[in-house]
Amino acid sequence: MCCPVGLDRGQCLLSCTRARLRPSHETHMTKTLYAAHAALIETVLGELIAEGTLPAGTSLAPVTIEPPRDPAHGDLATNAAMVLAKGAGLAPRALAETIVTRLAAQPSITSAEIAGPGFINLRLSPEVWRDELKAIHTLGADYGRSGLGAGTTVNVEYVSANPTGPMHMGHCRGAVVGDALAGLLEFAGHKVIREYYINDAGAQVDVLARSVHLRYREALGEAIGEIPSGLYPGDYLKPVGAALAAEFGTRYAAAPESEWLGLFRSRAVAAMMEMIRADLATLGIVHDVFSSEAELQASGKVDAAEAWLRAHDLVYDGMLEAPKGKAPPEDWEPTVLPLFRSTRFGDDQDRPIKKSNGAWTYFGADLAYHFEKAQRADALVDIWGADHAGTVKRIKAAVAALTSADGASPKPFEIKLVQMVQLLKGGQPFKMSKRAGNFVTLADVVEMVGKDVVRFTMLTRKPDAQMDFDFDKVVEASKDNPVFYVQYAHARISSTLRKAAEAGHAPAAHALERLGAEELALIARAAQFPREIEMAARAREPHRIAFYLYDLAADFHAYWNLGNDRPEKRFILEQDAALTAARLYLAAAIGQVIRNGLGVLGVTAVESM
RNA sequence: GACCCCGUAGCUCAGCAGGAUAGAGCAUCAGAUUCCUAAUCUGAGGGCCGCGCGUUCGAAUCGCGCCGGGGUCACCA
Repeated sequence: MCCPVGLDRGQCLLSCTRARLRPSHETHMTKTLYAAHAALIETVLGELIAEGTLPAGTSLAPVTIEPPRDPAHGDLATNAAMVLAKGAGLAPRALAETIVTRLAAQPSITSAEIAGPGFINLRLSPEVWRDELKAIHTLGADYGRSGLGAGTTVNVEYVSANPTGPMHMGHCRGAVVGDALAGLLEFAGHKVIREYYINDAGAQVDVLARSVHLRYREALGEAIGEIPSGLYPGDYLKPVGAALAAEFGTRYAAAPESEWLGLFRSRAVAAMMEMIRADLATLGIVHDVFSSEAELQASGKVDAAEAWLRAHDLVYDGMLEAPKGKAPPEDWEPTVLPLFRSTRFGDDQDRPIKKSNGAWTYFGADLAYHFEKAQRADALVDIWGADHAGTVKRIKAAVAALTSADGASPKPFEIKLVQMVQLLKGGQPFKMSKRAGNFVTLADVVEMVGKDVVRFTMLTRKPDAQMDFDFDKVVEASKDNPVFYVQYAHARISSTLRKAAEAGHAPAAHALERLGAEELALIARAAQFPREIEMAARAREPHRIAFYLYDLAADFHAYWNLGNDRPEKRFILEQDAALTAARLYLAAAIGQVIRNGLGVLGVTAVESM
């Protein structure tokens, strides 16, 4: 076992062993530039369908509008002619001609050209960029906010670490990814429930209770010696034992386990959850809902789920085959258990929902839990550690079956797996001691490097790629840390605005026509933000926002440094108040976008460094 | 043996629902600081996008099959 505090679904991730056209949505307040032009193209294509140039019923789904990689290709490009040509029985470039003629008539479009195999490249009027710049100011903290989610509720379950000890670094990535995803979905127009599932019903918490009992006896003055293997040795259980000793005296010291197990379990779990909440709070993570597995079972909902599954022939009483591929455990013997037909859904074995002692398996309780959760949301997202990948198929199958009762379509349910984080120190694997209690706690790391560094660093890799987290690098290296790079851009902007204010300059929009090509290019990058939000939200991938912010910061730094060689490109120009005001207006907008993006990720936008 | 993830520049990684000449950071080399924060910037070199076949106007991206690395395969959680 790699995880010193027991396996949990959340993530024991330490490696110890070894802009679409269709779905472009408007914000509540204003159309984003991309959405507006997507709508334009849609209108044109609609006309062509009405006129019969394109066949009736032509799907516009494959049509995209996006910023071209190469700036020489203009401001926006669409593949419309290429993807629709076949259906129309036209050559792509011929169809493109028709589309281009109509687009070119639009006031916001200064040129529409056909390029390559049939791309349509659009150049936008500077007025469009200036309007977008104003929109950033008008919308402020809401710039980038999207109506994509249309107010539907998404339940994001993350962390869900076993309540048997403090949070450690193995939990960190899933915690950050889940929390950032929650923030992202909220910003994209969803109602979000941040949920934590407490595994307080299994054998692990009984072990916890026994460990606490030992600490309780210790607190009463008994010499307990070495903590027996199989119990949790961490010092963090001492105060829990001491509190019980203070409350109950010697009452349970020599009592049989049956008299104290339940009590000690609930006290211990409560104490652990308090600790975990505090640990999460250091990362800025606050869940809305904590669901208890024990309460779920007590409520009878698990039984109800079993009954429903039995009625639909998805659960039956059967025997498992002996484990294949390796020697069967010595105590293995065939037993009849209630099995879920997960083989129907690609699993290689049907899975028990109850143990031979009559208790629910983790899976049995879990499927009922997800069913219950599905009643409270329009869509579910779980963030799991990759070590639980093997259980994805069965739980998805079970939830799909349960939620499509009465002929309803199954509740959307995604499981995002986050890969392991390898802890390093100076490039060498950082070994966590198996003598638990010595593991690297989340709180320690946050204290060492700060919440912002931890959060941003965890988002600098896509979640399904493994990741190294080198303490030395992350602690010392301000330079290699993308988070500082982004924050520095924001700090520079703040500083410039402060400095300008001292000199009597304020951002103003009255001379925006004096902004040049470099400035408009910077606006163009900022203008991608709403689109990035929608794409990231749709893909459930908050890390894209981190990468976008890095790019935006890079553009800003590059622009800034133009002023080194060319003083006339600086923001503050003593001899030109009007241009200074316009440049400051631009700078303030870039700062706003960085702030909004960092806000989504839960990272602080600092005013100075 | 089965399933999941990864394989892109010397290293660490992006690459958006298939798009145009594949990008960034680090490292290397050459430069920029009487100046709004140099924690920054400019430029150069560096690539059979693991391999093969297929899908199509077009594949790093989708499908299939290999190869290599990691993970998982309990009545655990």
